[in-house]
Amino acid sequence: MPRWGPDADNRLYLSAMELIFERGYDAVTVAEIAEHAGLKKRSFFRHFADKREVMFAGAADFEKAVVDAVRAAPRAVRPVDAVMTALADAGAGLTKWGEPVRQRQRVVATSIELRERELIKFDSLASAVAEALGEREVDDLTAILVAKAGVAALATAFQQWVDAGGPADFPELMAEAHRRLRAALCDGP
Amino acid sequence: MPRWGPDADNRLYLSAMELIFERGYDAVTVAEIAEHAGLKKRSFFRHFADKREVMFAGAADFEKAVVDAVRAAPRAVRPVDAVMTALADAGAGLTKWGEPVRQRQRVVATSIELRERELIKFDSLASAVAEALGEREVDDLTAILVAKAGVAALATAFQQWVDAGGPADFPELMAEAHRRLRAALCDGP
DNA sequence: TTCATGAGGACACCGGGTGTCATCACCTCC
DNA sequence: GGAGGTGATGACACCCGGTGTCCTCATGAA
Repeated sequence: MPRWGPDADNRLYLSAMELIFERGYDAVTVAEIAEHAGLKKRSFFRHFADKREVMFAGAADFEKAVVDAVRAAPRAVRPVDAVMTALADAGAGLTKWGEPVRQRQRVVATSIELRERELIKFDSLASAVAEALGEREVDDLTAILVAKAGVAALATAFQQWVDAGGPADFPELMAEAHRRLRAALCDGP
Repeated sequence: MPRWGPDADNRLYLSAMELIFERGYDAVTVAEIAEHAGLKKRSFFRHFADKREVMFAGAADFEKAVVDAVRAAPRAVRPVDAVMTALADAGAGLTKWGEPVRQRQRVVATSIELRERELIKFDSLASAVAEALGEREVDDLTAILVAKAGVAALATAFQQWVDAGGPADFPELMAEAHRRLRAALCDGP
C-alpha cells in the first residue's frame, strides 16, 4: 500500500524509540526523530498528531481489543466481571512483550505531558468500555463507574507489573486488584 | 505582603476568565491575558506554570481539604466511607459557587489539553488520598484502589452536577454513585 | 506516454515556554 | 534621610511544537 519509502509510520516509531530510550523524551526533538527516519519534521506530523502520540502507538488497538472482549462476554456474566476479564486479557497480551513495554512505561513516567496523555488514553478506554456496557442493559451511571473502576484496577496492576521487573502474571495482578477493591467496598461492619 | 501591584495572581486569574469565557480558551493568548491584567507575558509564567494551570486555580486547596478530611475521619469509619465523605464534602464546597464553576468546567470540556490537565489533577488527588489512607493502616494496594474509586465517583458526580444545570445536591449525587458502584461490585449472582 | 494521486519537502508563521540581564519600587537599617 | 538589599517586573532573544500553503515528484493506471 505505501508507495513511497515503505512503512514511514513504523520507521518514525522505531526512530523515536531509539532516540528517546537513549537520550530521554525531552532531549529529543521532533525534527531529530524525523531526520533519523529519513524524513522532515513536517512529515512527522502527517503520521502522528503530536510528539506525545508516538509513545502510545497501539493504544487504539488495545482499546478495540478490550471493547470487543466486553461485547463478546456472555450475558450471564456480571458487567464488572466482564470488564475485569477483558482488561486482564488485553493486559496479558500487552505485557507479553516484556522489557520494551517496561522501558516505554518508564519513559512515560519521566514526563508530565506523557503522563497526561496516558491518563486521557485511560479515560478514553473507560468511556469506550462504558459504552459497550450500555449495550447490555446496564444503566449509564453504573456503566461509567464500573468502567472507571476496571481501568483503575488495570492501571494499578500495570504499575505493579512494571515495578516488578521480572516476569509477573498480569491477569493474577488484575485479579488481586479486583479482590482488594471488592473487599474494601463490600466487606462492611 | 505583595509590594507591587496588589494581587497579581488574582488579577491574572480574573483576566483569564473574562477573556476565555468570552472568546474561548484557544482563541486567547497568554500575552493577551497578561496585558489585560497590566502585565507582560513573561510575568504570567512567573505566577502560573503554564497557560492550562490558570484554569485550575484552587485545585491545590481542594486537594488539601480532601486529604485533611480523610485524616480527620474517625478510625472506626471504613476507608472507603472516609474517602467518599471527604470527597462529597469538598465537592459540596466547590459546587456551592454555582454557575461560575459550571462555566469553567464547560471550558475545560472544549479543550483536549485542559481535559488532560484535569485528569492529572484527579490523579494527583487520588495519590494524595491514598497516602492519607496509608496513615490508617490500610495496605498500599487497597489504598490506591479505594482512592481511585472515590475519585471516579467524584468525577462522575461532578459531571452530573454540571450537566444538571440547575441546583443539584452534590453529596447526594456522590452517595448515589457510591451506591451504584457498591451494587455493581458487591451484589453477586 | 500521459495523467491523476498522494506522500513528502520547502518555507513561513504562530504561540507556548524559558534563560538572562536590567530595572525599579519598596523596605530596612544605619 | 540616604545606602543598600530584595523581589517583582520588563526587555529581549531563543527554542520547539505545531500548522497552513504551495510545490515536487515517484508511482500506478489508463
